[in-house]
Amino acid sequence: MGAIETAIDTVKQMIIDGELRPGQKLPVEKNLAEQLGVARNTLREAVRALVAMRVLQTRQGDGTYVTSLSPDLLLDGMSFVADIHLDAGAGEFLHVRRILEAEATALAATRIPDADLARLGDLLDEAETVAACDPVDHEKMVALDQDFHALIASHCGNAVLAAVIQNMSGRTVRARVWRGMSDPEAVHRTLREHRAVHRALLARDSERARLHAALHVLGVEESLTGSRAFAGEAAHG
Amino acid sequence: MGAIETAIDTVKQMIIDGELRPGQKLPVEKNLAEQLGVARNTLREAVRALVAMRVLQTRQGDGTYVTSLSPDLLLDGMSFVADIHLDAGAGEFLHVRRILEAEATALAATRIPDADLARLGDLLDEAETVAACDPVDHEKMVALDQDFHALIASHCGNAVLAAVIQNMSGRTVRARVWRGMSDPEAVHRTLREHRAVHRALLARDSERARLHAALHVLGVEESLTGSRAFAGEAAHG
DNA sequence: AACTCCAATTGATCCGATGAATGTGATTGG
DNA sequence: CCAATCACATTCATCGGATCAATTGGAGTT
Repeated sequence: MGAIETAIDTVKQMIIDGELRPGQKLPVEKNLAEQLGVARNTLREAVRALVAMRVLQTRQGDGTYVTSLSPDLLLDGMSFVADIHLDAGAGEFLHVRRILEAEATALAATRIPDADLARLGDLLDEAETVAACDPVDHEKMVALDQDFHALIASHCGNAVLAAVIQNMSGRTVRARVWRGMSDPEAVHRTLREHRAVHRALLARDSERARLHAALHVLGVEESLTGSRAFAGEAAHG
Repeated sequence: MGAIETAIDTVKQMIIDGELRPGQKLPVEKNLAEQLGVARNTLREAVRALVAMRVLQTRQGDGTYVTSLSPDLLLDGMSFVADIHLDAGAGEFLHVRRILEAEATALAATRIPDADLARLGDLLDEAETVAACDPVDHEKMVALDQDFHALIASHCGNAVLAAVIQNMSGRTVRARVWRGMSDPEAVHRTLREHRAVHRALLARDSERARLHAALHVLGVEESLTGSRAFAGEAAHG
């Protein structure tokens, strides 16, 4: 095994074993390189790899530190995975997101504070205002959509679940979904579904919330594959 | 923003934009560094970070290539996240795994080929043989357990779902769970649950498979939290 | 006590050189 | 002509040193 990989695994193992704790400062590059028996440049590449994984954090002039290692931090590389698979695998990502978001919404129904329920309502009001404009500000809609789902997920009581959901659909994927909604009716359908989820949360009804959340993501899935035909939209026409 | 982060994001964006495709060879370090306007060492640290994310792959004497970018490859850093959170967050990871594994098992019920159903049976037979030995070879049990779940997940028809499940519980977490099963009865209960999942798959019954899979993971969760704490206290005292 | 300024510390970046692994094409033997 | 072998060019891996930039902490001043 190469020297760099060895150095990476050594630091990883030190963290797993508890020798390095979150927030702790590492020795200076010169000493740590000597301790691991590699050149400073080699150590830097190992450190850089761990920084990319959000395991370490460097501050010029200060030192290198272990991050908080919180799941939401370490899992945020997943959004890049979702972004580069928006052609072939977007449907698969959305399927996973549907499963997880349904569960998270059900969990949040009994945990989200009243204040944040009100904030969800505000987000929806703002989204409807934006949707009424012509032309629609898609970037604003993407941001509001993301805030809505993130706020719910953050109150499911499971940080790992929230982090995975948050990163399951990257910005690029979400932006593409909204770009595809040039049809005003599709935008309004999405807003109706969000309202339905919100009402279920207000009623503290986990099962209703679960179903509406699942149905909402399913609608997104079907609008991506172009196979929505029988649902609510045909009834309107 | 630093030069290295700029280089990382540039390469990432080239992949998202399709300028760099899976399997494609990158220019030699010297040229690419010049093209991005950084020194070779700086570029190497950027490349090393992308290698750590499984986005690039380097072969000494040959060159640097874009990987297949398949979800199972890019998501395998998650196992490290699971490993370092086995103290505080193991329960949360298992909760997510329970949700996903239940769905994947239900999906696999109608998709897994007969040959692999037979192979699942072989795995269970072997596991029972190992469990009957004294002392039990825990490493062998961990490997068989992992094979069992991986084989099912691989036939759920969703590569992303399979990859997330596969990496949701890292080796360390799984090993710890099995180490905790010094009680022969816990081992036998796990094997019974595996058999139940297997029978449901044989019957091609998605709902039965879903329930048994969820129940199985739930059992692991409970053995880690409530019961295990009790048993551990008693054993220590 | 609070502020300013400077020097030490530390990571960031760059440069050049050598080692190691791979691919390629010429050479050689059949 | 074909196959095996070997030397060479290419390329990444690793190393040591040098300079730049940002932060920190203490000396000195008000």
